Amino acid sequence: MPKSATRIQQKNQAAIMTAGLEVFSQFGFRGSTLDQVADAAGLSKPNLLYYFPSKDAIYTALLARLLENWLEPLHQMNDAGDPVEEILGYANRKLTMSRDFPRESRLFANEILQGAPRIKDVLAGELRALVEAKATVIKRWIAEGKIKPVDPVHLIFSIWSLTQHYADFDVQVRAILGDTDPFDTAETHLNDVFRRLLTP
Amino acid sequence: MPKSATRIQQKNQAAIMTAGLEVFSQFGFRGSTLDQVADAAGLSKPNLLYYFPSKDAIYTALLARLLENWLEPLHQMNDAGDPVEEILGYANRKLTMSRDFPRESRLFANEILQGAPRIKDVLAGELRALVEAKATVIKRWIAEGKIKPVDPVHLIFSIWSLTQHYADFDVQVRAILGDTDPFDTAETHLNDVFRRLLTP
Amino acid sequence: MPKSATRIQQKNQAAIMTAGLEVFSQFGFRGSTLDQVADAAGLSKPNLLYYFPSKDAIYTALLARLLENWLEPLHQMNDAGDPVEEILGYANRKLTMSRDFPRESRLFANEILQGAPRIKDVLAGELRALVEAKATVIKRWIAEGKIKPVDPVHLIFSIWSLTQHYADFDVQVRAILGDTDPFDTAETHLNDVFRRLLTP
Amino acid sequence: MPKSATRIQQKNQAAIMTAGLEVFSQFGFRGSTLDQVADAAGLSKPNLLYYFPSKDAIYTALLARLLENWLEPLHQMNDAGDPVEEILGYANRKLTMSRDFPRESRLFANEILQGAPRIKDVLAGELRALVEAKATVIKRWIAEGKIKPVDPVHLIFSIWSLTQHYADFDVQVRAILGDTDPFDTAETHLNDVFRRLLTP
DNA sequence: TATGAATGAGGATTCATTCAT
DNA sequence: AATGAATGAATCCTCATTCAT
Repeated sequence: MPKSATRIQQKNQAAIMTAGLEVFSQFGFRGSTLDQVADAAGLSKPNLLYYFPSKDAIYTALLARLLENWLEPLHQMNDAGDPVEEILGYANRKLTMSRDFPRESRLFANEILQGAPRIKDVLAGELRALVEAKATVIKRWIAEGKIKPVDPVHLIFSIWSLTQHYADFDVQVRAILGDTDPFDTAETHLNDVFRRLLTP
Repeated sequence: MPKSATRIQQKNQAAIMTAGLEVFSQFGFRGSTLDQVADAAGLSKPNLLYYFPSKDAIYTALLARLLENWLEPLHQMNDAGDPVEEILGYANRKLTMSRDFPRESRLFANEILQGAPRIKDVLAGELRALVEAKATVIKRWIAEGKIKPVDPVHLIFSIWSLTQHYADFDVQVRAILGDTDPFDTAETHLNDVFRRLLTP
Repeated sequence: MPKSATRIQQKNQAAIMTAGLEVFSQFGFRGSTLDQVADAAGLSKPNLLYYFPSKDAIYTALLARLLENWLEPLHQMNDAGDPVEEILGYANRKLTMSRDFPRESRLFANEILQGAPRIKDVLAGELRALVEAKATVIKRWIAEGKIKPVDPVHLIFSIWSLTQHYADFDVQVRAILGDTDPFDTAETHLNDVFRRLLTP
Repeated sequence: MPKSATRIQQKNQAAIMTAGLEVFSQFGFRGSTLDQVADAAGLSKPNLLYYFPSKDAIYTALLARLLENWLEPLHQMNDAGDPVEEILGYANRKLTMSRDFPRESRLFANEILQGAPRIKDVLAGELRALVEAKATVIKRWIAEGKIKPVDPVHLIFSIWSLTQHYADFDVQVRAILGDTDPFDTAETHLNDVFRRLLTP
């Protein structure tokens, strides 16, 4: 019954990915146990390892899936669009991701904090190339007087840090804000920041 | 000869703190082992535990020491100074800390990422109170027209995220920047960001 | 096939209980190691902990099982029976237990010697109540002239000490008696003791 | 200053013996730690080992001192005295020892429970010889009609178990008796037991 | 005589992974 | 596809003992 088997397979693999994300994003790779993941996935530990050959494989799969989507918002920044709006749009997409996918953000943060042992290549390769390409665009925008002078690479770092902060430091943000939802007010604030920084 | 005894004690305790900072800041509490800390401290594992009763005690001591200094730069923001310069000064102090004490920053980031199990109280207590106090000052500055309108709490979040990013995401930053030293250019960039955001 | 699984489980749990009894009754809780128990059970140490969550759990399970049976012989003393025979019967049942379950007796003795940290409640609760109930019966027997006057609680202590001695001090008893089986002659002796003490 | 040194030595050795008795009698040899003994003695652990070469040495010294006094009450049973009074006297001396030296009794009980690894020789040698000698005396008393027939060795066992019980099972005895002092009533009871057993 | 410092040999427990079914 | 059983390799921690002073 390959069809039904495949369906179960997909369901369980998805459950494992979700569980792994939940666990790994909080405790990091070494701080997480397969028991935690198995519990969260509602599977037995040996059954977990029927779908993924090892703890590492689950973690790596999560990282791979993450990277697929992680760069997408930056890719979408359109060379031909209105510069200020394009940059603001990127920042807003990143903020939305922090709101909707905070665990992915924390998984990424964890990996970077530990020295990015598994994704250094991606950072120095694909990511660096993408950033440099977009930096070139931004420089052109500056030269054309469409936005105020700004270090384009640090601008991108700023977008990352300002938006991801609301996912990665969520506990701290909420401890300080109390019941207020952080994202409601964050969006306005970040738009202020970038508009004043960039609008000529 | 208690003095010599104390000297050894101080030396070893300091070595353990340094080693613990190195290890815990990278791997987090659960991801670190006493073996790693002992190796880094140049001590045997039992000897380590002669100075600190447990792995947890080392980690907790590190967190405690960290928190002592962590809030200091914000405390230093002077109500009576020039608003823009005071806020910029705070941001610059934080950036300097990221440059000089990146491991402390990563230790803190690790703790927060894991849900801040040991310092939630400090966050919701001391830190929140301090932030609210400084937010009041900032609001007054805004009311007096000394700085442009801005959400004061999110302004503080922005200072944190923009500066700590250079410590916490150091690997990523360097992967993208290559040989350029991040902090040389970061300072100018951050001054641009905050000046444009705040200067009336 | 849950039945086969259960069979292995039961077999191993039983083996662990037997092994734990053997080891704990001789060395006490703190003096015993999981290695000893695992060896005696023919299991690896981690496999041991697959069936019981901790060393303490094994010990506690043994104590619990012991207490279930420990009071039974006293319960069986029948208010309506012949007083002398009832008391003698109780003593004989206790002596038989010392012969057939000496390790249980020593486990109990060990626990009491260490201050009964885990079963103080049972002693001061269930056991005390049972002793007091039976003491009331014995007092009635005395009042009715069925047995000679005797302190009923100390009588019960005497039955315990005289019989358990042959299990708890077995090594000493055998060192003195040489090849003679202690229990052969003990029974007669104890019957003499109690008959002369009680027969009006 | 040898004299003062000796004084300190004696004081500390005595303190260690007292502390060791306290600790070993409760937890047994393997269940006790040198830290516990050192704490109880008010000495540092290395200083402890200045006076006794090892943990074992302390325990062995305690056992040796114990054995010196342990057999004394039986030795005192006088062949030429009145049989019933002599045997009762012995029982009373043993009961007094249980009251005044319960820790010694428990130390002995612990050692026996563990199979008497260090004093098997004494049991099978000195003790056995003494018991046999006294058994011969008792047999003579029986033959002379001075006391009722009774198994002499088991009689001695009975004296041991009935009296030591109040030291070794102290916790249980007090749990059942509540506030009543066990020894007040025990003496009368034991006299009843032995008088009725022996008086012709 | 005394103690701070250090350590090797355990000892309880965890955990990723394998095996058998 | 699933799971109960089993294990070797850690991992935190304890403890008797030694060393240096």
